[in-house]
Amino acid sequence: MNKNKLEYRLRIAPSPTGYPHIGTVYQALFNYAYAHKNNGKFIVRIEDTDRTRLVNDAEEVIFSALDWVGLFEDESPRKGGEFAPYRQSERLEIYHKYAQELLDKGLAFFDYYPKTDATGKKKDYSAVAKTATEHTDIPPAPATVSDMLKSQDWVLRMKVPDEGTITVTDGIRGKITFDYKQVSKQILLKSDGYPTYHLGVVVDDHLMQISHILRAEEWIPSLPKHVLLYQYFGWEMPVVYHTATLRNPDKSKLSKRQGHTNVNWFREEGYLPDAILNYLALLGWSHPEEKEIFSLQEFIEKFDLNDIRPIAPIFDLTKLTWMNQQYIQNMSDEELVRALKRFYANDPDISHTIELLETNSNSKNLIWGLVKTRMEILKQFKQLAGHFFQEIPVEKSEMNKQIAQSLEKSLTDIDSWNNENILSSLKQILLNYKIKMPVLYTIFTGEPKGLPLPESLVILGKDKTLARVRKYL
RNA sequence: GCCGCGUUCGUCUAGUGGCCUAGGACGCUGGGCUUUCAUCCCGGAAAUCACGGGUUCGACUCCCGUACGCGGUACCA
Repeated sequence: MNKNKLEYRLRIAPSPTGYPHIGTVYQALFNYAYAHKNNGKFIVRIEDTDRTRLVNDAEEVIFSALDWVGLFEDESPRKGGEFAPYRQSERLEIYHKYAQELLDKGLAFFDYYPKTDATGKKKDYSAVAKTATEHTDIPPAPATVSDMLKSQDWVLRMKVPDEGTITVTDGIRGKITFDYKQVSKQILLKSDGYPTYHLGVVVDDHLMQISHILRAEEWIPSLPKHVLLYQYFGWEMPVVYHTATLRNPDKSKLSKRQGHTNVNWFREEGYLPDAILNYLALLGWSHPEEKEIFSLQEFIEKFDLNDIRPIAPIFDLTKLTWMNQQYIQNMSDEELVRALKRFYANDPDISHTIELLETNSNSKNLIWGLVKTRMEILKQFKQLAGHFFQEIPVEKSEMNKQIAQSLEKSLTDIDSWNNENILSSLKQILLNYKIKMPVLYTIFTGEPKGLPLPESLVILGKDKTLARVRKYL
């Protein structure tokens, strides 16, 4: 922990290389929760040092995903902060300075890595790093980092001891030992002058006074490099915790090919941010009282880094969907309406329907309760309530015509247009024609099932109901 | 290949040497409620705790090995 300020500072460090990944939200959740539990700071640093994989809108899209789920950061490129800039591409001089320090201390060395040889062909000098064998055609090495930057043919590598082992303690997994023979002399500064991830994280985590490093397990193999760098700089290393990565149903690392990894997909389907967070919290962690449904606030209170399990969980959409349904059911009518309006903001038909339902005296107190228990995701609202204010398909047949005639007669006779009266009318017709309820559902709504019919017809109103029936005549 | 991490019902998990003939949740399934579909309520099937050796009076829990899965082995993060 930061000695001077005793402040908990945790961060996520996404790369802007594509769409917002659910794994980023997963990491953000745990980092956010632990920071907030300890009145600390949650920081977002953008690691955009790979210029070839950079995607234009990706940074924006990451933040819009974080905003959507409600994990707001305290410091970031867009918010600024004491340790700005928070975008690695804007911190190049800093890395160059520390690279030079390593070089001065004799803990790093230049390696010849030209893109092409004299004939213009790509040359493979990859053996140089491992064996340090002399190549006769290698020009003299640059003297300083700024010299290196001029040529584009050199990289800076870190030195690694030839013999021995290094033991690191992971907060979740305990002691991990690595043999130096397995640790490569990692490139620190690429020939384009950008740092690799390894130089970048170490320098930035230290400078930004990160107190706990909580990241995915795919970083475990690079731990010894990072520890070495901390030692080289003479810095104290924060405690590290490696969480397990989310998996596909076949246990491979969660990927687009097999599951849904794009946060925007969940958003478009009508999953609720709170449900997603709740579900994610339960992957690798469990509530002390084995509760399944709890708020972000409760998670923050109960969560502890030491309770994270190292087992890589499979992302199970079925359970998320159940959880989403639970959240929808527990919403107040007002919350539901707000969520639906936001969700259907770009669909004028449904937006209009929602407004009508909200203001219609027949439906405003009735509809939301009916709809709540029948929706797993917001997207399903459309098929549930769509028929209220739009045309329904009419399938003409002799049978339907007869039923419609009886229906018209019986419904017209109802004086007081309410559930009980409508239901008894419908029941009578069910009996007379020896048919089941779904037949009537189809006649009235175009679907064989849906919201309770009597209530739906009350909402629709007597006139519109009869108009629908008459279409079959 | 080498190195590292992991292994409890199909899935998420509880379990830190005796409370475990392994508990909960999702899913599946039987039933109740019911005007359809849901919700809700009650019940059931489902893990020889990956396997094999130790240690111990006693092991899901500790140690070792094997198998399997995953990750790393990049001028990607």
